[in-house]
Amino acid sequence: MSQGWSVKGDEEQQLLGERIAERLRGLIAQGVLLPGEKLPSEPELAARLGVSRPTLRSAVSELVADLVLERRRGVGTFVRQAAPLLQTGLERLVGTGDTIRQLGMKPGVADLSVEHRRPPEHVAARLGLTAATGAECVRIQRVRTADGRPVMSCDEWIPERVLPDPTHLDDLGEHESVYERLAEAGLAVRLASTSIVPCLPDTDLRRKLELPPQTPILVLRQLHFASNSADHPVLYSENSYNSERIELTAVRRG
Amino acid sequence: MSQGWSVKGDEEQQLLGERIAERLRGLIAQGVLLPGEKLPSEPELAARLGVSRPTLRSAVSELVADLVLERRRGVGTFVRQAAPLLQTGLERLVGTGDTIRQLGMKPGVADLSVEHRRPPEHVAARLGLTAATGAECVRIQRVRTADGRPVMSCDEWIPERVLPDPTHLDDLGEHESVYERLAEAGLAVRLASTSIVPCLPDTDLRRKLELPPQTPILVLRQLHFASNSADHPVLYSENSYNSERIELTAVRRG
DNA sequence: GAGTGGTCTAGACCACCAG
DNA sequence: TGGTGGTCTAGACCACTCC
Repeated sequence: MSQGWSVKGDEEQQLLGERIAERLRGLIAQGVLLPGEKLPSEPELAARLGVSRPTLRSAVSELVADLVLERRRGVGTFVRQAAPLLQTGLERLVGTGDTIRQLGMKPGVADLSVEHRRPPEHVAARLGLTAATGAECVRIQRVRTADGRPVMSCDEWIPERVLPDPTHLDDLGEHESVYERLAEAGLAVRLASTSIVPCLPDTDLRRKLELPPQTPILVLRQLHFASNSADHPVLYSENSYNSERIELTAVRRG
Repeated sequence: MSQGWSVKGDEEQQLLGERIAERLRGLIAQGVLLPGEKLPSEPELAARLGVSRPTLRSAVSELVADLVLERRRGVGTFVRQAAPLLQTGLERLVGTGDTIRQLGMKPGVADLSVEHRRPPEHVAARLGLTAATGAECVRIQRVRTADGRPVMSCDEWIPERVLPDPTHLDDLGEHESVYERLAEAGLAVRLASTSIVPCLPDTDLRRKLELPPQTPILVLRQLHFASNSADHPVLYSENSYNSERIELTAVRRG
């Protein structure tokens, strides 16, 4: 360990604690910090990195949650022996394209369609839409591929009333992220309430996902909320995963 | 809103922020704070509850994550219109009995069996067991019921070498929690790495869970780590859920 | 401009672990 | 006994929202 760890004053976009966490990840990846090695004490490390102890602790907590570091009370903080590879974590909300990229594959899209229509009742109910408030939605359907092979089928509904203008998504490109387009409209998605159900696909879906017969899949039903959208959800999606090609994982804490 | 909100000095077990969160939940449940109502500002609320602002913020953040409260920068913090009922959240690791109790049902157990044997290869691999280090495990199988009806089938493996003595779990009672027994042995489970896969049950499992034919289920494969067990997992479990009776949910953050 | 949540700091006190 | 992580406090400054 040497000097020059300071990280403040770089990009002012991210939270300071997250930038510190990235810096520590980098030190481990580069071999500056070796597996099993003990880190300096928290006050000392905070001073070296030029941040306060609470900020350093938030960074360390993130790495502990990701199984990269390990804390032992009264002893110290250590680099874990086998730092695990990150998987498709359910606890983090990321765009599908980024998810596929994280797995080291190249994302693509097939069968994109954008239309305007009223959603079926179970979708309208979740979105809180009634005929009085206007139930018209933008519906986006597409199949996502990884390295050219289909991995999931997406069915997304966005109420027109949350958009700055109803045509905001009509020109969505094949490689564009709905999340990014919503963010441009001031509707950055921050939270999704998700329910996970197993399902036997119908023949149409089986063809789209190239599934053999009698293969159950996972369906994620997600209700998305933006940071400034009060109680109104901005997006409902049903994503059907080919679970032979993408594994869903979660880290649970007690 | 009135005085008498102070909560400090009660049980010193939980984190202060969590006790504050519980108190706020209570105020909402009792109707002291109504849906849509604006809370006092953070500095004022912190003063009323007798805690610092960072502590109050940790409590509020927990309720925001649970969709109970909602923050609007520059405006205030509000009680959400439809405070959702809590479901089986994937992000939190809780014992099965507690999960069923949270859903308002009465937990029970059927077909309990405890045996000692070597695990199949895929289990041994996940637990990091080799013949050299000793692969012998305690295996616990049982069907969990809610209000008398089967909701999940559990298959749990604990390496004998992590237990204080190999017979530590042999007398597990029908209504006992494996987590609690491990905690008694100084192996409190803090973290589980989980993978979620859909599955078509075989006839035996279908009978146990009272499932109709052609009904896919969810299987959670979980590798559990204790707080002080360094890199060694202490428990591997495969839980098969009757997803018509228990819904798996998760809150994802961006 | 007044009030709000968002962030970060500095420092205190404690419980735990090792020598 | 000394060093470590675990927790909580007090207060600062900022960006945002609304009047």
